[in-house]
Amino acid sequence: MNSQSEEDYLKALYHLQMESIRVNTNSIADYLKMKPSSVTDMLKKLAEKNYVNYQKYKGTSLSKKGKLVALQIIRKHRLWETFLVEKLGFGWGQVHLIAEQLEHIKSEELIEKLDAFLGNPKYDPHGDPIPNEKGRIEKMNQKLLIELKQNQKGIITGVKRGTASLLSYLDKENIKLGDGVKVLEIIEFDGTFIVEINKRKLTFSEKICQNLLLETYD
Amino acid sequence: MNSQSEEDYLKALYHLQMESIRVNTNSIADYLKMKPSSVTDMLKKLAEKNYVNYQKYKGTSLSKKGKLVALQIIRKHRLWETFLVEKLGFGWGQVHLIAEQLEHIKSEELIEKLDAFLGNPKYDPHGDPIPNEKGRIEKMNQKLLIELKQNQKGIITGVKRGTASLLSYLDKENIKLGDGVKVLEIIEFDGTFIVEINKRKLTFSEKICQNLLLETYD
DNA sequence: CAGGAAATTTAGTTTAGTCTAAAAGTTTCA
DNA sequence: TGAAACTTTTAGACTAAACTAAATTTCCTG
Repeated sequence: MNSQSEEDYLKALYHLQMESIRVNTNSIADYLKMKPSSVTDMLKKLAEKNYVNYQKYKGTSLSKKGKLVALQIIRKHRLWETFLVEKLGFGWGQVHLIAEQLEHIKSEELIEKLDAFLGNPKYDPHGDPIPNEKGRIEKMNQKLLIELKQNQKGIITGVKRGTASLLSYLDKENIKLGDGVKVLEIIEFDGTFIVEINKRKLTFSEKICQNLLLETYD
Repeated sequence: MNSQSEEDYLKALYHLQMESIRVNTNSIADYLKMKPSSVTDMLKKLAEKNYVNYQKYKGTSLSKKGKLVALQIIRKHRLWETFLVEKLGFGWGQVHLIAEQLEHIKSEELIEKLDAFLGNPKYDPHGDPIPNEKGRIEKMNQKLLIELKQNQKGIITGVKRGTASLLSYLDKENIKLGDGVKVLEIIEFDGTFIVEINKRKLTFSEKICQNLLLETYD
């Protein structure tokens, strides 16, 4: 069993590895708001447990085993965020800190039951994909509404970062994650989209379309 | 903000205080599976923070402030247990260990939203009452056994007028006033109650249930 | 390519929460 | 009432995970 702290490091490593294969000690320290010397200590410990490939002064990368653990934490984080938004009605900005705590709860069974309860979602409310139990992330087929053409369809999976007000607008319009969208018409003049959602015809400004994330089928 | 460990001690104190006002160091150690010396250390710390009234060699009691914290943790524990059983479909035997972790998640708002999501339940799946945000447990009142539902609990306070023979039956069965009763099962067909009293499983006819008075929590 | 700047590691310290062993206080009962 | 038994506290040590300060390595630039 891994400590909360170990889990935080593995998750940080995973996120930072998106940027570059080998991750600097200092960037981990920045990310986790810790001192580089503390990071060095923990990296040695994680290397000991074969979670990372650590080489003095040369940076660190996740091992296969470490990556799996990281993905399982990310899975938990995203499932909990989905729960908080979809079931408890939290708004966006609020969920991260809470999910950061919930992701460390230890119980395989809990997370599988939660997943089922949420209807096995593929994306969290930020539109980030939710890894499966084996740590696999389904290839994303994610697009912005503005990228769609007339008659194309998609399922709302989220909104781009920093657009909390769009979320509350959608909420007010009674539009939820998972709702289907079909592009009926695109007004060339101002980029407005006429779409159908839940059998209702709606008009979305260009700005909305630039921030609304969909999963598409093509 | 209190540590997980501090919260565990306060909760233990609360439960042990049901038995006797001043709680022994050793009984806390037993309850938490720690050594008495560790308990002494923590009690001093909690006394420093005014959560407990600790007197060397004389036992410990919760202060008003400590009791409130304990009740808020118990509230969280019981709400999460309710969630696990009602929403995720766990059996009640399985939920305790998970709720023990979830009860330490820090977020007022989370717990209020969870409470609302569950429909503001008054009892958890074990029939234990859920304290409100202010730590109040609703005042107990009297009911007939027949008014109870499965898993609810009560304390025997008497029998209805004119049923002396019921009293002597109880006496013969070695059941006394003040004994706790828990409804295990209600047989729909004939209204028979299967109950647990003093760790014994007993069957009560509908007529007995119509005449046995209990003190309950709601 | 030398030397300073930046990054990283090492060494030693701190804190919270636990432990063991021993000392001190309390209770019990012959 | 006093000695044994039990309870509790004290003293000192350990571990995980952080820190600071100093030493070391690597990088970059003139």
